[in-house]
Amino acid sequence: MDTETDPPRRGRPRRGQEPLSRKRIVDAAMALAEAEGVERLTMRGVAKRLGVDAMSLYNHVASRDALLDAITEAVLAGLRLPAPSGDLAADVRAVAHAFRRSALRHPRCVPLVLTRQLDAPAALGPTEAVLAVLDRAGFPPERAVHALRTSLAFLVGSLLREVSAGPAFSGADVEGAGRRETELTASGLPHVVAAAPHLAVCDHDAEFAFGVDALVAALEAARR
Amino acid sequence: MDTETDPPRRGRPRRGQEPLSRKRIVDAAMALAEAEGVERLTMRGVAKRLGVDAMSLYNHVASRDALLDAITEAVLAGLRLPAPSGDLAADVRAVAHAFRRSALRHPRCVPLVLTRQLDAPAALGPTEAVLAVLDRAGFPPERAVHALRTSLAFLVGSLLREVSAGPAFSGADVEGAGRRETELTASGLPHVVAAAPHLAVCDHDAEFAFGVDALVAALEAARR
DNA sequence: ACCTGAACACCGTTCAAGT
DNA sequence: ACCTGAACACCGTTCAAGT
Repeated sequence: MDTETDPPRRGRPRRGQEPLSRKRIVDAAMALAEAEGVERLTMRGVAKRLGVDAMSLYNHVASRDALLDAITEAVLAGLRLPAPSGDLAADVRAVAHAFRRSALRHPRCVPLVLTRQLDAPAALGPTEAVLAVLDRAGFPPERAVHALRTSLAFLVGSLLREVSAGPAFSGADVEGAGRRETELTASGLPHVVAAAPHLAVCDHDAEFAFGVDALVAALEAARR
Repeated sequence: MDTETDPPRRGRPRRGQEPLSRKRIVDAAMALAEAEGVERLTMRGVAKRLGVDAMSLYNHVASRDALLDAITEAVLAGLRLPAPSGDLAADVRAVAHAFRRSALRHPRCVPLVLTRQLDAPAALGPTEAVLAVLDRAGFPPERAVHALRTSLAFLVGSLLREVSAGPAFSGADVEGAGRRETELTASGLPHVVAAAPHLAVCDHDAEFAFGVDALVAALEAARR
């Protein structure tokens, strides 16, 4: 009958849409994760975003788990680290802030990156960069690996807190902070009560800066 | 009809099994998580372990998410912290090791505890303990909160690495370490190659000890 | 009051069939 | 070669019904 009653339903790209590809799938998955959270990142959901049948995805990614790995890789690939200058403090700061900056570009994907094995080949670039900094600062290889892992632990813990704390805590949510402070005060625990106003809010920038200072001090001390 | 025949009403405990309760459910859930991992912790699975229908669980916990919260609480409740002695280094070490020890009692539940909001009321005990240590060491409340968060970030990152690294890396898995080392060497990244033998293995005890030393140094430096 | 069966609206994934 | 529909074996959760 008529030739255009339905949107073109076939293996052909609809409406000049480019064909399915691993990259398009990963991009859509990241967008979905960013919009709804990783726990709601579903094969069927990704497929719908691409206007495609869920099963079609399996031509390009092996499984949901492989897709999560691909996202991890993509996030890590966005990490650009400067060449070391030779000044330990400056270099550590630069690495830490670069790490945080690229993490916060995909906040809701961060738990994925931090929770999965960070030793995947994709993470070797950052590893090399940090080891280079530590080498320049005089760390022999074995101590450098220890220092690397301690630094990573701090960064992972910091970023995990920041991204999973949600938008409350940012200082903007005055009402939430107030409610929280009365909760803390109600606990009756003396030091918690005394620190309640500070515990009730969290300025992530300042918090990270404090932590990085501490990390620098620790590495300076561990250098010898 | 309506006699005093109301007494022990139950779903008829099979074979002297005690009746369902929130505690029994949480215990079974932790055991299941420990045996199969949190991602396979399923309402139906927990119910099966208890010889009960899945829907019965909802009489005692509101949802799967509430059950995960209950597990988090139970793990945190197992944390026993010593009273502060006044010596910052000794006290920080004591807290860190107590934290790790109780985490490793339920290794596969740890990601849960670390990933969920650590500010739940259940976490106030540990918070109080750390603040007490920092107060004794001379930190005014605001700085103490910064120091607390930095310490927590390090602990969270360290424990997350340890529990999700799996049993490989422990040094026992010589074959895995060998395979891993050749992988690292193949990367061609100069510092990674130079450090490959150390990157290929991870002695969690030694690693944690190094990190705690660094943390102590950082806190000593931040004290003034 | 507590437990259950059936049912709903989802999942990831396999497979044979289409083009 | 790539995409699809139907199907399988699961999920969490609701609800009305049993005791």
